[in-house]
Amino acid sequence: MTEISEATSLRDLLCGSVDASMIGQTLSVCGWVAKRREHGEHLAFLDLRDHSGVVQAVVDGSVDVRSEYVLRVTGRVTRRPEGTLNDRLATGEVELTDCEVEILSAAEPPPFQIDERADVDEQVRLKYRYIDIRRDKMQRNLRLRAVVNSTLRRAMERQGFCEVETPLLWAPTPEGAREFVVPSRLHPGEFYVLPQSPQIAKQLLMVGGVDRYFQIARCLRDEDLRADRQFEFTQLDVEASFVTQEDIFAFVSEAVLDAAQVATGERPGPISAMTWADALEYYGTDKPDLRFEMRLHDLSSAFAGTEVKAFGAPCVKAIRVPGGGDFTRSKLDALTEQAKTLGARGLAWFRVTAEGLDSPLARFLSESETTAIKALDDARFGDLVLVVADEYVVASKVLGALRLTIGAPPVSDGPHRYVWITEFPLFEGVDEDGHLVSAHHPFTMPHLDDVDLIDTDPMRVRSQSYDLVLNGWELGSGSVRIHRADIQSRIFTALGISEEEAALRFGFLLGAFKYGAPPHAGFAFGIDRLVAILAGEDNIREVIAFPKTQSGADLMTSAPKGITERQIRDLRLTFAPKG
RNA sequence: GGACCUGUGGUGCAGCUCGGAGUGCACGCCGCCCUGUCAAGGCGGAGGUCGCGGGUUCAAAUCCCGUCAGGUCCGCCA
Repeated sequence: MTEISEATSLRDLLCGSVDASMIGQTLSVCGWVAKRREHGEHLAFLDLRDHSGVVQAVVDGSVDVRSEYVLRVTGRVTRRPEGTLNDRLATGEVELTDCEVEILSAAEPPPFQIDERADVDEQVRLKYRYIDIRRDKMQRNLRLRAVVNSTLRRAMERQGFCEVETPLLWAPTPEGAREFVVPSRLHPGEFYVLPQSPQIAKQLLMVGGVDRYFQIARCLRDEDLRADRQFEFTQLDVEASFVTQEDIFAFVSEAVLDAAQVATGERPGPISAMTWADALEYYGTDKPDLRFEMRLHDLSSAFAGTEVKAFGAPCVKAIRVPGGGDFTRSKLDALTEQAKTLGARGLAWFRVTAEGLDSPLARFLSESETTAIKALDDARFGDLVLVVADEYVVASKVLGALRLTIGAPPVSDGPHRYVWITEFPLFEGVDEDGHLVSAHHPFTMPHLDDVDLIDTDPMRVRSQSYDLVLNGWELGSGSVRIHRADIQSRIFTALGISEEEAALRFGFLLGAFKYGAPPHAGFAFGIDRLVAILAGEDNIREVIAFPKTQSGADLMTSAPKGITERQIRDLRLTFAPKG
């Protein structure tokens, strides 16, 4: 029984709370008409719904109400007659009788049926989101999200973290994601931007001595949308001083595991860690889905001196598909097509049969090569082996993608497998000017063993940055930050950022660091994604009250749309012609 | 910027390959009947610019081109 009173001036309790202990009492409930069943002029049943559930009201005589009318029903709680109990309904043992029905609000028929069983097009659901939210699933998802939020907040507070709000109107920092721009009325021609994350703000809070900061923070990025990406999303943003990576893992694990526990009723075990290099080696991705095996295997040495032209590449990798021997030719063709789309030159397949290897390439293989494929990952008859020969990264990523195509359960299925990915490379490549590009952001601390490689072999420099991955989704990332001016300036040099440019872009941060910056590190993860997976959804729109479509439109409000002449004048905006 | 999928009464679908009258199914809606239903049941009815524009054709929901909207993905997301 909840401690919170459900009673209001109009009702005594929620529809779903009516139970046999109240038999004999006269009570008022309020809600929407979920269903009306009339039996002539002498008897009618009304199912009254609120977010807690449904209760049946019995009306003697006909009643002039329709679906989705909002009612206040006052009636006596009665045990249902023998043989009419409904065990599919939480309140199915009882009903309200001798009902007085008060119409609080009439309603037109809704544009779609509010029924879990009805599969409604998302376009229609989004246009009438307020009706969609009446559905059980949306109620469950939004309430799950609320309880995850409060659990995260409690976990952080319990660990001594202080919640600080940071500005939504921030200064442009031309780095990383495209920013949403806000024109200034008082400073025409100048702009604020909406923060892609509170990254710099939270580092300044560390300089300010906050010591342990967190925020359930809205982040905004003007980049194309996806199933797991909206313009605006919510992160649990964390930063702490005088800590190492391990401290951050402990803090964040505690919060995430608490949230998982309230959502699923089970607390997952400690979150294991894997290096970025191992993730790429064994899973072909930096966000491995650990719910299933099908690991990548390196056959490069077995094919070192190969006569087969297709395998003449720096790296030969393979996966075993258990039972994949019955894949049709068109399925294999589709996989080959996918491999090529991803940048591979081709895809070789081998069916493992009692007679040997069944493949167009089988007869070209040497005996040792045949043996290597037949023995791959304890292959058995009926299995399939897929081989990609290419540069190391291409071969790994292509097989990693094929592994998911073939083996991945729906994102929301199965066990929840969390994993920390560590030791990401500090740089991810070079830009068109030949300057190195940060993999995370330019304030990421290099691995201390690798600092001397910055000038000699920068692509091998590991960073003290890390991701948290759940079932193949990147939940979030973080890093130990650079707090020493000498290391920061070496990084800027490597990135081709001059002192003047650094001062222009990050001046206030670098300035702050001159006044005593504690060693600090942090993390941020997407609450939308975490809640989606915990809710069993493969799309974060299902856990967001009012999401946008893939083109960034809000089908309910019709945003984005024009503004008034007055607003345009105040902001002194002019528009370039299209083209 | 690109690839693929979808668009048919209020809702969900079938019809599209192989062109022939807006044809069908389920739900909802409206009316009538019905005193124990619970996705109530029975009878009857209304409801359509086949997303939009153009083309081919004697004839287009159906074939072709373009376009808009929604979705999945690539690019993008330090």
